[in-house]
Amino acid sequence: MLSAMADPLSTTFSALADPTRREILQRLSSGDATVGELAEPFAMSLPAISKHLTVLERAGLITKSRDGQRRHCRISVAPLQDATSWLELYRKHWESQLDSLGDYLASIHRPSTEGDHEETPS
Amino acid sequence: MLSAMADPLSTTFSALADPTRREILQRLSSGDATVGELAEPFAMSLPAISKHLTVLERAGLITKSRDGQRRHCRISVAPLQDATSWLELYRKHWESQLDSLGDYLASIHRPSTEGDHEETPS
DNA sequence: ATGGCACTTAACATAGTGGTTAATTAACCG
DNA sequence: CGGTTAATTAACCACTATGTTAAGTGCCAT
Repeated sequence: MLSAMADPLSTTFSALADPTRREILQRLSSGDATVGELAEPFAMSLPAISKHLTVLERAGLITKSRDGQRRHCRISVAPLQDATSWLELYRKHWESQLDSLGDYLASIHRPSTEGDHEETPS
Repeated sequence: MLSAMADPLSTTFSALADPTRREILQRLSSGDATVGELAEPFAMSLPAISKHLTVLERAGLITKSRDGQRRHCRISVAPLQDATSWLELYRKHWESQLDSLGDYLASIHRPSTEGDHEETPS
């Protein structure tokens, strides 16, 4: 379970690549919760959730603190920030790809006139 | 290799969770390339790269087109956009967490004036 | 102290990942 | 045709991931 991934960005993306873990993060984004509370909505055993939380914790996406018998989980967003930074590198890119799509759609609607950039708003 | 993941966001994050694949995407962000060209910088067999490209293609992150013997690969950013959208949900969150950090750092510099907590910072 | 509650850890089954080498397909070239 | 180049597919390997059930840990209550 505990791989020696070493690469923080890979660890983050890998942790996010599971829908259960993403749901847990979304739940935590509206407030801290115990392990049991987090497990409740899922049709899955408690140990399974516990493992997911371990993955999230090792990825630095949550922190756990003990409170009597309970463990309180809190979201921790620094790795999400790094992941977003990496993805942001492509923002310019996809904006231009969407522009190209816009140009293409425009060329269908009013073709072959010349160097025209009429943005047909859908 | 070809799992039945079905969830597009999971597929995207999973594809991004490998440093080789992220490097390939970065390479493609500066222009299309053939499989051979993409493989060249890596100390890895061609089939391994081919598999990585299959993963990227199934995630919708690249498209391949045939040109004679060569396959040209092109980046395709729509899934990156979706991944970014998901992460953006936490932007407000991490901004407030960073604010909390700022407050905490401030409290170190000017301590014990009133409701002071005994936080020993590691 | 004993019993229940909230979790975690252990042991296990099954399947997926990421790499290898060898064989195969397909296009080009003499 | 036969040979070379470009890339994929096949067969295989070691390791990782995700789930299970059962047992263990530690806190709290009666």
